[in-house]
Amino acid sequence: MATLRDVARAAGVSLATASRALSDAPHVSAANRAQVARAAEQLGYRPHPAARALTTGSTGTVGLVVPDLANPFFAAVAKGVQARARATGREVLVADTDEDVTVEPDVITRLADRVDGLVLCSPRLPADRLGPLLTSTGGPVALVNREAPGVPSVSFDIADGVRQALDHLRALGHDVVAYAGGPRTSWSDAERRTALGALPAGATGDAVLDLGSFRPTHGGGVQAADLALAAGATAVLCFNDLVALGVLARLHARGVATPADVSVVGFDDVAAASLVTPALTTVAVPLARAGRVAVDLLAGDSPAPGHRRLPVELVVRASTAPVPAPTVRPTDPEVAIR
Amino acid sequence: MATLRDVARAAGVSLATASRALSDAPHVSAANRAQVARAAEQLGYRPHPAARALTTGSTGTVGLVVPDLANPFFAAVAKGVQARARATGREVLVADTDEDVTVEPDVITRLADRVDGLVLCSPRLPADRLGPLLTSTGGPVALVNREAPGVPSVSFDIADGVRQALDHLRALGHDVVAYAGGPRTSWSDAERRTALGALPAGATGDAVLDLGSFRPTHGGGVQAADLALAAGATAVLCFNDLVALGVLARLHARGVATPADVSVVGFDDVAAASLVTPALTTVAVPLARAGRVAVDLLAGDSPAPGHRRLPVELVVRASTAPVPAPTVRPTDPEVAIR
DNA sequence: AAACACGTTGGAACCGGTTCCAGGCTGGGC
DNA sequence: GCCCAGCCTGGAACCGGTTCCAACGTGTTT
Repeated sequence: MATLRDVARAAGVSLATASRALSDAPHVSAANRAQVARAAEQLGYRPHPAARALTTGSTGTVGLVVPDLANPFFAAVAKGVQARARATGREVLVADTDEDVTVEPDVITRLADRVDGLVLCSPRLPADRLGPLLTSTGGPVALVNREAPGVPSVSFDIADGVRQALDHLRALGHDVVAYAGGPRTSWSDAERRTALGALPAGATGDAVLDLGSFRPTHGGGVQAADLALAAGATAVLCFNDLVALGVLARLHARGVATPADVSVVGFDDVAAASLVTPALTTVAVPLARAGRVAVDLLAGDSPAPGHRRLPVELVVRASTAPVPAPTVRPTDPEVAIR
Repeated sequence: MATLRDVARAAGVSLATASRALSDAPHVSAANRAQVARAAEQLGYRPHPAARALTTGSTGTVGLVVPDLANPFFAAVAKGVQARARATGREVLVADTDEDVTVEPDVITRLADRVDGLVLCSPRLPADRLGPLLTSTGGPVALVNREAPGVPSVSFDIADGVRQALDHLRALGHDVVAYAGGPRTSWSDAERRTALGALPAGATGDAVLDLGSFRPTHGGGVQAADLALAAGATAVLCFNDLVALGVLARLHARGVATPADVSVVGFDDVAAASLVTPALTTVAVPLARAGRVAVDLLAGDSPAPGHRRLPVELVVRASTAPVPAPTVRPTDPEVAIR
């Protein structure tokens, strides 16, 4: 492997001059600059990243921590981070915590030493443990899908998404809307809940029905569907698309038609949402864009303490329909008991 | 940030001794070893990765190149790579080529300088360009889901998977099985095709019907479904699960019942395969395991030139059923024309 | 008692770049 | 024609570790 020393020798200049020439620094004659460039090209010279990192203090990499790479939500964010980093000449070091909160501190500190900045996607750590940890990393940090005092973040206008979804359902005549929530520790679930609480009650005066907290997976949706049916809801708003897919599957299994009998709304607009039948009505969230913005936030180009809230948009597909006429609906024993 | 020099000073020993003590090298007295350990602990010393990389020549990171992080196939492999790397104290640098063959060489060379080894997942580059590129990287390389002469790889026993799928379909009475293929440039598609060709023909003497090549996506499946219907196939074997999902959706849209009228078999057993309705019968492929094995291959612990072919297993779900009785089947005009 | 072997220690070179600083050169202004 | 400013240039220090090697001290062998 050719070193800068070799290039300098081949070009007949000193190490210092060769370095300056290749880094487009001033104080190098045009002749030498060309000579060095030619030598470097011919020798196939590529600077040694570790050596450069040692002197400059910057590694040219950004770190990304996600709870689960196989979750399409995080995969989409990762893709955005990756694209933006690459476009700006940086590499990305990725770490998957496997949804285990306890390894988060370890993963973060291990990464912190080797990167110029750290993107944390939906960290599960409680706020009081996250704060100190982040200041201890030393480098810039950006949060995705979560906000915390004093640390730059990019999140989504969840309240607006909830509002759009609810407006849509109410326009279809649904007064009894159920919410299938996510984990209590989730920042974005809390965001959804406060938005639901702040909204004006439905036409009949009923507020949104809280079904409780479910694991943010297909399995969680299956559980939620049973509860929603028992509660007699005609529409279910779900924490995310995975849950919505679970609800859809469970309703189908129990012989309840979607959207004829029950409407279902998801959140995130993951790729699978548009591929399933019936295609899912869901709140589209710009995941890849969030990843890109997060990388930009690390650079700290913006003078402000960097905080971005991205807009979301309800996309109406085939899983929502007008509320069924009460008379047509067969008596549900579970509801009758209630 | 505390350096080794600080630790040495605090422990009252030389730089060399401190280094040896912390790396568990011999020639350090027990007393000094303890002293250094205490000083390091107290100062919160963490070795500088770049400095260490510069002298040792090893970076403690592995690189991973995938065509698309958001594709569940690659996401699963990435998760495996990540897990194994972390477990062995290494980090992973990930790069997404966005399915663009032309950027592959650039991505690979950029990564090669910063890693101890490179895992290439389904590289799209033709063999004659891939070979020279890999030797030029200098470091160890492992291929996933592809084989190439002289380079370690981990692939799947695709031929066996195809055989299992076909056995299953033939046992159900399907003689006219169509194959919805993947890209012509895909190594694993070629593998499937040779397996199909080598297999004995069906009971009626018909070989498998080749529908052609499709993009390995939901959209590709939609196209394939129309062709399969036109050809009068009663079963479709798909390049992968995404294609199978597309086939399923298209059949449903055209009012063809699955599996009553047409059986569908996927490949890979991506997470979505078990969540969709009807749940997909598919050839399960150990993706995460492949990622883990690939990382092990890089270490070169194994004396052999490292080549692993992992077993696959057909998982039968709800998208396959016995061939419908010809008399019951409504006349299909498109088939009639044929 | 002298020579020797061995375990321990620290000084120093080294990895491959970046950058400070002093010195040499050229050109313009007086 | 001389002086000074300013651009180029290369030597050397430095980043933070690892490791070779010479020197040291102790305990053992002859």
